[in-house]
Amino acid sequence: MMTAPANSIFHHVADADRERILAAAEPRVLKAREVLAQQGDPATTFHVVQLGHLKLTKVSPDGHEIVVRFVGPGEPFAAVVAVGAAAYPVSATAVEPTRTLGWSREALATLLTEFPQLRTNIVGQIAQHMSDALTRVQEISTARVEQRVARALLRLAEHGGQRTTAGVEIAHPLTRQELADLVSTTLFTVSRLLARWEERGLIASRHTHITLVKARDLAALAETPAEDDAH
Amino acid sequence: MMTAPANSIFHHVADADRERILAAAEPRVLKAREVLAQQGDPATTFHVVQLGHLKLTKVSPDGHEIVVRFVGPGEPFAAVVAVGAAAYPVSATAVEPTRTLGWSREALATLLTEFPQLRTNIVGQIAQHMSDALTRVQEISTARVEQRVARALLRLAEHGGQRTTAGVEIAHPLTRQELADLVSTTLFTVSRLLARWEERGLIASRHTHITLVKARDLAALAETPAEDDAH
DNA sequence: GATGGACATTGCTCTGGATCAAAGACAGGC
DNA sequence: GCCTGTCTTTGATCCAGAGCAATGTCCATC
Repeated sequence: MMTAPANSIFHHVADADRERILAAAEPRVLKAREVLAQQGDPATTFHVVQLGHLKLTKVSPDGHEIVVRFVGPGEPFAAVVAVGAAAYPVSATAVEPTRTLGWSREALATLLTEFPQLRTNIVGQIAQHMSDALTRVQEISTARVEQRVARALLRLAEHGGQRTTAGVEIAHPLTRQELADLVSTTLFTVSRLLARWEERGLIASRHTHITLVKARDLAALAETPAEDDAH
Repeated sequence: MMTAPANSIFHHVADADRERILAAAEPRVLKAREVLAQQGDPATTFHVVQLGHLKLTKVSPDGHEIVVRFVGPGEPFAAVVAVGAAAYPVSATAVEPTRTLGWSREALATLLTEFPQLRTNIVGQIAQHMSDALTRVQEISTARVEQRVARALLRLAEHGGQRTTAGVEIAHPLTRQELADLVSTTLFTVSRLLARWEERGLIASRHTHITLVKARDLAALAETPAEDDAH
C-alpha cells in the first residue's frame, strides 16, 4: 500500500476508498489540441488527468490569452465544481494525447459527502492555486522577463520532468508562444532568451521539447535582479 | 429580518445563528497603520472587519511590495484558516482606525461543524479570490497602466464607495503609492495620471482621498486599448 | 518524398513607463 | 501654531522589451 502525496486529492484516502471513487468516473480520451472545457461554459464536470497534459488558459474580452498552468497525471481540473462554481473559470486543452477521468457535479457531490477528506483535499488545492496566482502577480510586477522565464522553466521541470542523460526534460510539448503566455511576455523575447541559453549550454531544445541541462545556472539567473552579459 | 448578500460569509445563515457566531468572537481595535497579521506568521486567527479598512499586502524576498486588496466592514480576512493553512499568505495592516472580530482556529473549527453553511461561504470566498487573482494576472499582462489604474479606481469606488454630491468617494484613505502597488506600476506614473484626470474633471482628490466625478468617462478610459491625447 | 501548416529565428525600430532628482504641500501630534 | 514625517508633484533621461517583417525549419500526412 502506497500513500498519496500531500498535494494529491487522494491524500489520506484509503486505497479501497480511492478505488471506489475512481470506479465512479467516466474515462475520456483527447487528441492533441482537443478542448476539454471552455472558459465560461457551465461547469458540469470535475476531471482528473490520467495520462498526458492539459493546458489551462484564460482569454480576455479583447482576445489576449494567458496560460494559467499545465495539469499532468494525477492532478485535478475544475476543482471549483466541488465548491459550486457555475462556470469554468478557464479553458482546458490537451497539449498531447491525453486520458482523463470525469465526475459529474452530482456524482462528485455524493462522493464528497461520503468521503469528507476528498473535499478537504480539493479545497486545499483551490487555496494553493489562489496563493500561486498571487505569487505570480508578485513576479510579473517585480521580476524581469529573463528571471520569469528561468523560473517558469525550473518549475515546469520540477513538475513531473523526466531525468535524462542530458538533464531534466519538461514533461510535455511546450511552444515558445505558450511559455510567453505563461510568464507574460512575447514569443520573440522567449525565443531570444532560449537561443542565448542554448548557446551557453544551459538548456537543449528540439522543436517543442525543452531540456534543462544546467538547472543550477538557470536557478542563478532566476535570482539575479540584473546583470552582466559580457563579450 | 434581513438576508445577508451572496458574497457575505453569513449568506443563508439564520439571524439567530449569526448572533451566536458573532458572540463567540474576540473584538479588537486597531489604530491606523497598526499591523493585524504578518505574512508567514502562523495563521492562528480568522478575522472579520467591523469598521474601518485593512490593506492586504505581500512582499517578495527582495522587498517589493504589492497590495493584494482592501478589506472593509463585513468582510473576512484569513479565510484560509478555515481550510487549514499553516501561515498567513499575506500581511494585514489597518489603513485607518479599524475594529475587527477574531476567532481562533479552534473556535472557528467548532463553528464550521455546527454551521456548515458558514464553511460553504468561506470556501466560496477563497474560490472567488483565486479567480480575482487570475483576472489580475490577465490585466497586468494585457492592459496598459492607464487602463489598469482606471479599473482599479472604479472597483474601489464600487467596493463600498460613498455617494457624495461631487460623485463617489473611495471608502478609505489611499496613497498614490498604494494605488501603484495595487496595479503594478510606480508612484510617479499614478501621480501623473491622476493629475491629468483631475485637470479634466474626471476625479477630485484631496490628500489621500479620491472621488470619482465622471465615473462614466473613467470607465471609457478603462476599456480603450490605446488612443488619443489631443491638445 | 512532397506539401501545408505549425513553430521558430533574427534583425530593426520605437516607445511606455521606470528611474532619478529636487522641491512643494499637507496633517496631526506636541 | 509649529515641526516632523508622510505624501505629492513635476521635469529630465533612459532602456527593456514590445512590435513588425521577413525568412527559415520541422513534421505530420497523404
